[in-house]
Amino acid sequence: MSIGELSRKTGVKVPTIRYYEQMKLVTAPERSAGNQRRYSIVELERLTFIKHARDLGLKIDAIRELLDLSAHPEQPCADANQIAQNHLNATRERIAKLQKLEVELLRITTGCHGDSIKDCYVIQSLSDHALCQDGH
Amino acid sequence: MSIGELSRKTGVKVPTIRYYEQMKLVTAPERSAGNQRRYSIVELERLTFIKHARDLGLKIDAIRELLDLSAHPEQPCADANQIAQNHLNATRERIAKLQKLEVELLRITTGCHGDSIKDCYVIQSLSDHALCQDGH
DNA sequence: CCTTGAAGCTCTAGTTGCTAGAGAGATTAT
DNA sequence: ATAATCTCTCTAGCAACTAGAGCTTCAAGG
Repeated sequence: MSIGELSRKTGVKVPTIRYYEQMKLVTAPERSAGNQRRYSIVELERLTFIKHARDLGLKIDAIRELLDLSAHPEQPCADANQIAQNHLNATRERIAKLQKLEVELLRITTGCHGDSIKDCYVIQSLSDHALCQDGH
Repeated sequence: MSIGELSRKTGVKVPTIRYYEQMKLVTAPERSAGNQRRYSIVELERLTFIKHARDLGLKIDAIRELLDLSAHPEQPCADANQIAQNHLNATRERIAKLQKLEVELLRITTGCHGDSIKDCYVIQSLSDHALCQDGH
């Protein structure tokens, strides 16, 4: 399978696959006589794993850890669980932060009834932190 | 005021202030006899504005637009409102995405009851997209 | 007045996860 | 055989900083 086909099947762009190879997330595959990459089903599965993990927002480092873990199937899976759990916690924090932000942006955008910039609540809110409800 | 004092008062790190100067978010200030930056209250206010906007997650480009707008106080404030509104919409989308992610991570982490990697639900979930509830 | 230690200066390079482009070579279909 | 489409390597760029080297300046105490 060529890199383009692998790309089509996984949804990972061609340059990104080559980048992952550089980053040693995927191992360098066989080459054709003319030096082009040729992939097998093994690499397809590995890249699918990576793609899915990236879609879930996991960092490259975390994915590398998971890949290392999955290479040792007899080890306890607590570590893998921990990585996923950490990511869940981080995700929840991000959500909480963004929701605070949402409230503040809503307040700013609905508060503006001035006609020109000198009365603009958006500008004022950004200039004067004291207008914020919530110390962020 | 030295760059360090400005940094302390705004919460923006010293190298970041210099970076903003390079990016022309703040104008290059006066210098002391020995070539050190000396800031006035004007720059303090402007940097406070920038800090606040950055904390709210606005991109540098958006902030530059807002700064340009605030430099023309007689113009209508609809543009500033639009920038804030766009950011609010983007924020809401991010929240929605993260919440989907949260659901999936929760499913993954609570689903794992195997003892070793070969039964690990985390690894399996990431390998097999078909286990996902929701096409992401 | 002089020293000393903190703070400031410029410049370069690194971070993360890619993406874009140049210019050359390989493969495939007709 | 030839044209069209991949693919190759390499370099550089993005955002928004951060870190470090090696040097100069400032402010305060003795």
